[in-house]
Amino acid sequence: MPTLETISSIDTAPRHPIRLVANRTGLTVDLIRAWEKRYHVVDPARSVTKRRLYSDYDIERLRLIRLAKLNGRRLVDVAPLTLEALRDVVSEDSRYEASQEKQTEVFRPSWTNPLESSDTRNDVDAMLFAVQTMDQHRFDQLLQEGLVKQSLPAYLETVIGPLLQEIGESTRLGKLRIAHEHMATAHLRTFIGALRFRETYTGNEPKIVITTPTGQLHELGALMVAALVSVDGWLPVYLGPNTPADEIVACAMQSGARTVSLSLTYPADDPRIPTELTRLRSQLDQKIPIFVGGSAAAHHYDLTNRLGILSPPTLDELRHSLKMLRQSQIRASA
Amino acid sequence: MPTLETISSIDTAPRHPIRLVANRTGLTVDLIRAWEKRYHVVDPARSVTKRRLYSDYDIERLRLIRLAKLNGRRLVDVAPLTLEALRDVVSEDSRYEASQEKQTEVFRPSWTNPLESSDTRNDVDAMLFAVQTMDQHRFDQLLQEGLVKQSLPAYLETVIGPLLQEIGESTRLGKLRIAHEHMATAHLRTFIGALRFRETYTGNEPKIVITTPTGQLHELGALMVAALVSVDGWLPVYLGPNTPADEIVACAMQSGARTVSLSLTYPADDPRIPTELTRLRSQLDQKIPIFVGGSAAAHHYDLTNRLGILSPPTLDELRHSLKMLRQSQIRASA
DNA sequence: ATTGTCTGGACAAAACTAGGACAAAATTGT
DNA sequence: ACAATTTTGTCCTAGTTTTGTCCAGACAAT
Repeated sequence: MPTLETISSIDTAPRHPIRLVANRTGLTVDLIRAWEKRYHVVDPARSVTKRRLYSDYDIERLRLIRLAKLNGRRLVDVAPLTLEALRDVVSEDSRYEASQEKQTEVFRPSWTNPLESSDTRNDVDAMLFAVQTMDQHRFDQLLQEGLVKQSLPAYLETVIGPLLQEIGESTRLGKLRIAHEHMATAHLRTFIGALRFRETYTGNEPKIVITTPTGQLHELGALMVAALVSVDGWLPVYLGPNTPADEIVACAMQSGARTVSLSLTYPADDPRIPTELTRLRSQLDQKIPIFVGGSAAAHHYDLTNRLGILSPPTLDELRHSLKMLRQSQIRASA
Repeated sequence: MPTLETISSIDTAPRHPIRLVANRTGLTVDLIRAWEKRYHVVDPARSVTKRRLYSDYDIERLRLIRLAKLNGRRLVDVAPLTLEALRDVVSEDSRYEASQEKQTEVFRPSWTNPLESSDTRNDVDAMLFAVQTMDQHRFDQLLQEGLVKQSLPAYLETVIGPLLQEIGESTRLGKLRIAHEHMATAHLRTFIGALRFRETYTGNEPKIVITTPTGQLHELGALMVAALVSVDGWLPVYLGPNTPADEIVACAMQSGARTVSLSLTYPADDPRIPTELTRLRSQLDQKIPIFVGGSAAAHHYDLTNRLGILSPPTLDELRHSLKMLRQSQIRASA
């Protein structure tokens, strides 16, 4: 599966002619030269006959600069930045505006389990390949097949989680386009959503409100939690992403939920998160525990700790905590 | 490289050009300048050549002021407020708006369409009631039951479409809480998404790229179209909401799609819509027709007309146009 | 021999600025 | 309820900066 090899550093060996660079970046040949002339955006090596020879590094730079410009940056501002700084700028810009969700959410980055069997590793690779080739049917097929091989919780943890992470990473590194990521996200939304229909309800399951707070637009982490806990006999009251604290409170009250779970992914440093969490904890009945998870949860550990909001580090620990909660409440009511 | 670095708390370092601010806030460039001129809403620093340079702080201010305006505040009143005061105002407003639940009055509204059979009218009412009471199980049940009564296209047009409209309307009027709307939206996303699995594919269906442009975050309209056209033998390449024009083009090219369909709903007057549509039409092969639909499509009729983008007023007309397109291409290739 | 790339410069389109005009929408006064 | 007033979004002009494209003549590649 050479298509999505995991290259960490980008090759600086000069070898690409300008035409190829133009094709890959979507810029014109003239423009690339003009940028070089005016702002030294890149400084390509030369062949013996003075032809420009660009490296992969240069291409990545140009691609990022183009994206930065589309986001409203001025060439003057971004031209002198390093590759890393450019990445930061581009990713910051393209998300904050609630626009292109380039980075697919990752519920728990630490999920990339070193112990994961090469079996599931291959599954993920095959899925990535299907996404890259826009082979939707194959992607669906792989998702379905993967599910029958193991339990739902294991599947979510070993396949879907890593898949989300790799898609996000690959998109950020330019190995996948935003369009690929969108297609994958949409399919996964449908797929994970449909998992809930596999369970049957008796009507007296304890309820759990699941959502993401204001500003957090990525719902797949939350949806995974919904699918997961329904296996353990909870009835998820799933609200999708981006729910204000007041609404979460109202929903929990109206539905009589026993607990609330939030997923935090991106942006990790959104200034609204502390406000919303504080408000939520203060307005919600103290008897109702709040859980947070997701790749950005660690970023707010101090706050959640202070507020008494639980932050289980893995999905498995979340399941365990919920089991405890359920049992204690069954015992209490008996 | 201190020029553009990312800082977690809200930063007052001036670094963003006005275009980026417009992108992030959803305001137009003109408007940002007008606000500054009249009320000193923000006071951006300047570059050596007098270009405005905004800080993160400024952006947050503008974002909040826009929200305050959406809640009915007057610019004159909110312009002088501090960031904290603005936050309070905005969250207070949205809370108040959401707490208009005094009207327990169940939907028996003026919008009863004379052309609608009372049968489907009752279905929609029942669904709204299920949403209002947060009875998810009942809601699912009604959705499923309604589907067996009629064909999928008819169901989408007479039940799901009106339902979406009324949920939006009721939320705006305070008859439903945001939480209710979120729950309903999440369920409908799952439900409509699952409809596509009802179809089987042979692999040689013509493809249609379906999505919403940048800034349009509501995907249900697009998803309905995806479900609809798959009935007629198209293979939807569904990208979810909020896809930049460039990515739509790339996706259409890679997948070899015959046409593209966009859904426009909210906000209807987002200044990014004209930009994105123009860009899309100019970059996409002229042989590939573009369709737009959704409640905000009418708002851009002049533009779409000028660009040669098709804007069928109903789902049925869209189906018809697609049928024509398919036949003409089958004939052409025969 | 044709096509592509090079350099340097010219040119034009696009974007931004400042100031002001205008009309639609909202608010106020009667 | 109606008219007067204020508020607000959009648009216009004219001058500046920034950015994209084009040209010409020389050389290189296939």
